[in-house]
Amino acid sequence: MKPFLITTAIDYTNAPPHIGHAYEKILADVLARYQRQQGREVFFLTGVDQHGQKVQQSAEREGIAPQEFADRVSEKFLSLWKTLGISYDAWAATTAPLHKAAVQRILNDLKERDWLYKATYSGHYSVRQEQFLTDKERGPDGEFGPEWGEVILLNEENWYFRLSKCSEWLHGFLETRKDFVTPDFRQTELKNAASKITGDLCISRPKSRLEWGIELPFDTGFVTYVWFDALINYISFAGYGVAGSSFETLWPADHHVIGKDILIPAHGVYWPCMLHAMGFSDEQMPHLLVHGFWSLRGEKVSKSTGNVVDPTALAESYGTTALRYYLMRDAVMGRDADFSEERLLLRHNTELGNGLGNLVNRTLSMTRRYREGSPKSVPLPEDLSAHRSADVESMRSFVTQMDAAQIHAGIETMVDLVNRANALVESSAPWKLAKDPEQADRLDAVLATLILSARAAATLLLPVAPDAATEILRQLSLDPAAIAGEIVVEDLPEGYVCGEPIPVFPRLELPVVEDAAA
RNA sequence: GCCAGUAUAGCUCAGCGGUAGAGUAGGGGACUCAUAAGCCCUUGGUCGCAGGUUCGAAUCCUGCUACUGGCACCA
Repeated sequence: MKPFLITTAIDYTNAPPHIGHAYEKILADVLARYQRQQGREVFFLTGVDQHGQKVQQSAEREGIAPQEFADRVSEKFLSLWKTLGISYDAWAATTAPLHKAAVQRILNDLKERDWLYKATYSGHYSVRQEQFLTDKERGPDGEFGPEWGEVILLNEENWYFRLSKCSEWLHGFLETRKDFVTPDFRQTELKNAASKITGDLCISRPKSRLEWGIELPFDTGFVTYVWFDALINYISFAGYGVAGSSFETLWPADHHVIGKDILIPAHGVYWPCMLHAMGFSDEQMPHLLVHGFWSLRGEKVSKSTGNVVDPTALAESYGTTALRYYLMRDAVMGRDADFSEERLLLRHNTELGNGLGNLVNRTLSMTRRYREGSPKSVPLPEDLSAHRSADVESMRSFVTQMDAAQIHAGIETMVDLVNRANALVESSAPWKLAKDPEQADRLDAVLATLILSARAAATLLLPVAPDAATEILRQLSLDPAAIAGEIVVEDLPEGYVCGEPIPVFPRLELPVVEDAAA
């Protein structure tokens, strides 16, 4: 089987990361870890988009070089990914020489095959804002408002990509490849939108206006603009066009994980058309996994209202485990979700602490108390055999759900498994069995079954909360259960002795808010 | 203007033609291995509104409302 290639959007290095950035990377990370757990080779690519006007302007404001500014912001992303345990295999920074070379090779090739041309555009231009204006910027009276300053008519030469040449192909492709985009309603949206997109794509900026970009190899007065730089990271960092690289086995991407904001037109129209122009076949087109947005207490997250959630602060307050778990648990794949710290605590304290953590704790405690950590291997009574079969069913469901990128559903399966195990503790009441010598065998069987359920739960938690799940397995003195291929529950290994229980999910509370006015 | 999505218990959501469901929060109970966790029972909803199709609609159709998003326009 080909390696699993998963990418995220590359983040723009103009502003520090917010909760949405963190969500997307955790989402990709969970899928990557799951695939590794399945025994599949994984190439997980993420990175930063460092070029462009905003970076150039921000750097100028601070009186430093754009590279320095971009590096400084990139550092914040890198540090956050380290905190959150994002297990990427390659880092796509668009100022890397490898990437520049790939972009220029592709541009040269497309130009030679007449996919690019130069033309003059004429339009209203705001000198103050350094941008062309469209009808959108006109006020109700049809005039451009005072915020634009002096507006002049300007002619500007630029390079264009013959996007219109692809429209027929794209239409057919979207008809044929029904699963190009997940979730499916996004593909419907894309189809509707794509049919309306006409004209070609401007891919350059004159250096007079923007210097901070990749120079066009055939016209050095221009740099590449946005998409012909940023999108290409998906292939350049996978080794596209590099002799002896593993690109041919890696491509196509199993998931481009992106937010709903950049599906149309960038990833849904430009990107497949660019690949098509480069000569990629329909079978070599990637798959897009589109996630929703997080709002904050019902309000849209926006920098202007200042309600930006800082993921670094969250990770510090509540820990990586709780944050990763909550974000994956509470967002239904593809849909928007509402962020609140109360819900984060609720999910962590009830499902992880009271549910899984307590199961591990009470199981280990009883095993040590009644059997010195080593339950004997005995024939299984029917009810416990049925319990283990149910665990197998849960693990199978989990695999199906994770294969479909339904992480929230996979977590729910884990929670169900834990609840079933906690119910088994009550119904079998090991503390009563321990008092009755005739029930000795049954006690051994119950404890072993509970240990195996705890292992199964930790195994399912592993991609979502690797640190916590690893710690549980350490306490259980077991390796993760095998969930690739045919799934079975094996009995405890010969000479098994469990470890000591230590709470893995300490109860979290809202921090006491200091009254600033006091 | 066009095209979607969402609207079900306080909260998060499932159900998508056949007597309203889960988790969580609230109430009660029995237990004690455990992070005062867990388990059992329970309160709680004219399924956004109005019509229609049907023996029967949360579920299908039409209209409306609210919220969210996409496109028409980004050179």
